Amino acid sequence: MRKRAPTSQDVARLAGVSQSTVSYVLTGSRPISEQTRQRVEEAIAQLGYHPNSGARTLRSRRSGVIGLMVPEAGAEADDGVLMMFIGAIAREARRHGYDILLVTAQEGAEGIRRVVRTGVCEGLLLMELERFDERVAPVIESGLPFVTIGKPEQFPQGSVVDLDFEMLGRMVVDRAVEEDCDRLLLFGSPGRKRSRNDVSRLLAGVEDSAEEAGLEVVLDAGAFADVPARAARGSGPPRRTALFGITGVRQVLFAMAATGALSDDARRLIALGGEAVADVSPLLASVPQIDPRRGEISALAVRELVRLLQVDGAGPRTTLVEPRWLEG
Amino acid sequence: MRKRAPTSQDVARLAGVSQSTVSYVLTGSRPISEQTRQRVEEAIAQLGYHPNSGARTLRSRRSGVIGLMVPEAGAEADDGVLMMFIGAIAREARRHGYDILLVTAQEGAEGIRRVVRTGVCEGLLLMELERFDERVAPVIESGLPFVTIGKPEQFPQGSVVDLDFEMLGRMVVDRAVEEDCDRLLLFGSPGRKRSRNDVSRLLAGVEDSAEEAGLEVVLDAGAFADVPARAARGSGPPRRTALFGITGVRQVLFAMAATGALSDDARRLIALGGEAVADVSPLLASVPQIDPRRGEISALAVRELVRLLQVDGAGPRTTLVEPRWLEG
DNA sequence: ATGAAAGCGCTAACAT
DNA sequence: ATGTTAGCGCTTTCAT
Repeated sequence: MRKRAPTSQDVARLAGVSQSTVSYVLTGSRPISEQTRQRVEEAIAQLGYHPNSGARTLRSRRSGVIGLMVPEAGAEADDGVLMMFIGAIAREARRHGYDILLVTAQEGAEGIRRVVRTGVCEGLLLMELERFDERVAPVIESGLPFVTIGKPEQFPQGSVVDLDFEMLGRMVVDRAVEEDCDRLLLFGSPGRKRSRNDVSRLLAGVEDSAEEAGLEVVLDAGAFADVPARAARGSGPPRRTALFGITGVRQVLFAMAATGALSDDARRLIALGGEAVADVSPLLASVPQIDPRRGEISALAVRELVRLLQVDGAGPRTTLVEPRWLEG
Repeated sequence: MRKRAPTSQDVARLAGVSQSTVSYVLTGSRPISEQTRQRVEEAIAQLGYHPNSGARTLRSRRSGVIGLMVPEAGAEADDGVLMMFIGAIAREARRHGYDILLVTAQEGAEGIRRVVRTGVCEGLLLMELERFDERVAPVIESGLPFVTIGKPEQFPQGSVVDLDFEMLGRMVVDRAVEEDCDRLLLFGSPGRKRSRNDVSRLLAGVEDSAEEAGLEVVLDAGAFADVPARAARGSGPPRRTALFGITGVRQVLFAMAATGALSDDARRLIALGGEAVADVSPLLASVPQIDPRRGEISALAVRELVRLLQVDGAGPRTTLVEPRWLEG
């Protein structure tokens, strides 16, 4: 049996006040005497009252809902990371009184237009934007506050929160040099993914400082099977090679293990990602890893959107989160 | 500049009809002449009109939103699977005109009560319920239609869609026997996870038919490192051992590769899960795998909820999806 | 086949 | 410090 949810009217009656007083207690937009507030709050608790979302939205134009544009879960295998972002975002949003509505990438520009026009969303959180993305136009046109997680090159209308990938690139090169490597293999096919903004910034950082340091960089070191093969193939003297992977780290490790390459401790593997790697085998006990800082990035993005939503006249701004080493 | 979204009033004016006529065209709850419909639809297109969600919800009590209770992304590493479920659910929901609102497990029973009482959700989709879960009570109490993905033991008030884990257990045993194995190692710690309903049903199926077949079953074969060790340790004659993992398949493979156990083709690995395994190494070219059928399960769950929401007097029912082999 | 009008449950401006 | 009241933009009954 579905029973009618209590309304503010019911609360008012029970507390012996007017309906608007109940509303004022809830929104806090008017001073209320301690005594009245007490009675109202008791009535609210007693009835298990929650304000009707439709009515509140209709009247105040604030739905308490944030739209989260999620990428398709592809074969990319870094979906685990994605999930942790989403969880962290949902939690932080709740802490500020907002709910999260999913908008899949598949819905495209039309999906954005829909959630904007129907007024379900007060603001938007955009993940994994392409460098030139069809969904950006309707977002800007809508005038809704938005935050992109992942820095796109383009527009100044929205805020940005992201890991500082360019700094990350420099850090990786520095680390490789520190470890006396003269070559850096990148896997996860960054070369073919330059259209992804994070990848392109990472590469900028890598290429930039690698040139300075005289470090050889090999892009697209192969999904996994090539890595040991390529490394072994060369004829000259043995070289110290550093490996760095944005994604697909597990596969590479596995392939290396299967071919015995892992026992060659002349390598240094530097890993970034949600995939825990250090505990995968005793052979990898001291892999230096990058802290992906998903929690921080997600929380920052949400807080930034909340700021745009609530602070009057707040303008967009960019926040780059500094990567950190996680020593194994 | 945020401009006011057009209302049905605006559409009516432009089309030269009354406001209610616009509504009737949209809901289809009254016959409309072809001519009028045409004019209204033109006006709608011209203005880019979308009905205001708050107003519609307030009036009709139907928000067009389905609440999706997602589990916390834990260290379990099968978050990739989770993400694919979520994506598939969101897409199927959209196909039926519904949006998905996230409710994290962390919010617990209070979170359920909130989304129910505020009227944001018309129905609920519950994932990864514990066998006895505090969130079930408020769901039932709410009277909202709901579908659980993953079969809980308890209540008949909601529909259920899940993989038939009991049948899966029997299939795994049958397969092991077919492959001339006399021992079955389960990893992913199923013994410690009996509280998870899927796990307990799987074990029921396994134990049931293993006894019949005279197959030795080893639960909790260790997170990964133990597997080869245990297998090698025994003194008697060499035995053919089948391996089956619900989760954490990659780690096991990795450990096996690192210790050379993978080259022993006397083993048969049977894998279930979102983690693609067959392509991980040439050594595993013919691993028989279970099709997790995420797409089907998600879509079925959504369609079932839509049925409960839209078909008058529709009662809850249980749908178990038959597992399938995916031959490598 | 269409229009007029009531009202869903709130927020906020306008009273006192 | 509190009460009264006018809508927000729809859906739906009641009229014609």
